[in-house]
Amino acid sequence: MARGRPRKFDADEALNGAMVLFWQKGLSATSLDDLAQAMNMNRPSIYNAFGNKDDIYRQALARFCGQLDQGVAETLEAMPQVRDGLRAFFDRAIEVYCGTQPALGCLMVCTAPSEAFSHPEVGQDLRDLIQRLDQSFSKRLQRAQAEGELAREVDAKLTASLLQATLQTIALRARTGTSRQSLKKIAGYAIESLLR
Amino acid sequence: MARGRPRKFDADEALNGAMVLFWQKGLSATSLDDLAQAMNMNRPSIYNAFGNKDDIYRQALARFCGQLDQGVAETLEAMPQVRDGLRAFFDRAIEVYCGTQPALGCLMVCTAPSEAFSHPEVGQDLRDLIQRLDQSFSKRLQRAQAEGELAREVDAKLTASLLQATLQTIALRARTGTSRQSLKKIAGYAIESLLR
DNA sequence: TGATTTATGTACCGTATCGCATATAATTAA
DNA sequence: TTAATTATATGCGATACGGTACATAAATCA
Repeated sequence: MARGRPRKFDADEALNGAMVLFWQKGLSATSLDDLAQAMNMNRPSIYNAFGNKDDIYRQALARFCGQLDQGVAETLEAMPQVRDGLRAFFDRAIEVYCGTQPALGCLMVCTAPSEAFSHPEVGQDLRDLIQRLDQSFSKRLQRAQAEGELAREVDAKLTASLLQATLQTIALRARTGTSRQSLKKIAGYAIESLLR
Repeated sequence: MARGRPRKFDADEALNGAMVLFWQKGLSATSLDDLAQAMNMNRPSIYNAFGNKDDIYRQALARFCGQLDQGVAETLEAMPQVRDGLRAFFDRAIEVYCGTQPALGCLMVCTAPSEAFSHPEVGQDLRDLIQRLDQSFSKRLQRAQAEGELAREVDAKLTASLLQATLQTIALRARTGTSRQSLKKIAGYAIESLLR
């Protein structure tokens, strides 16, 4: 098996290169030449393996979201106490959002909205991610209520939306150069005041 | 006075047309031909009156921010009770963010971040707006505390950041088609739980 | 070994892009 | 009426763009 000439590139590595480039410049401002360089492939090979530019962008989005889901599972859902889980989740997000020079924030929050008008599928991807994150937060808050860790008066769904709002403002602020320390303060105060 | 051939276009109207177009498609995805049509001008006249594409975009941003500042002054700062002022402010923002079909959200939040990497001046514009809005919220909260309308335990600066987070999530969600009603619930719950 | 399959790399096509050069039109000052 | 000024309008020129055709290379199967 594995007929034909073997691939020169590593698909996972190439997609990661594309993701980083889109993370910096967004979809429209990124050219196929840029991509070819970042993915270490020629344009025809890219087209053959990943489809056109829009396709690659959405695969990069999916990759990014996958890492985010992993973060949710390993912090928010894994830790026994809600507040600890939330703090760990935000800490990890801040580390990703501020991990490059300059800081890039969140690929989804910072680049997808501007494409949503011209590329409805991207808008749908964004909508799906927001809903999924709302769900993750909400489920975790409900569990905390069931375990007696969180007051029943807290509206789980709306609080979930505001926790996501906190994540989004952290993404946007990170992209404008706000320090990790300031961002952690915001996250900490959100947990403190929203989970009362 | 007023020598030379008179202008055919209305500068304010033209800039407004440019703003709407950028609001839809962002900076990179908008061409000068698109702009010429939306502004009802030919490219050389645009160039003569407003400069290059980046210049026009930043002027459109400034125009949008001006309207936002006006909203702050007429709601948040004008109304005697903080909570009423905040509610009115969010209501007005929601009306703007959802006022078109499809809804476009906020020009700054939804299109500027993706350009910030390649256009540092745009990143600076975004940073400035965020800081100014933090300030506006914070000042208003402090005034409410001085007037005995808001508990002293509330951290004005951090609460201001979370109110802005609420505004930003409303902008993003509006752009993905979330209803006015849902957005108003989020705004209402933010006021209720953050101003406790 | 020869046929088949899959990927690579060069080179190209048609189009869209930004910015400007040049000519023309419309107004005021002298 | 003439010169000066300012804007418009046509159109060009060089480049960049996305996407693909075509020939070549490298592997497996028979």
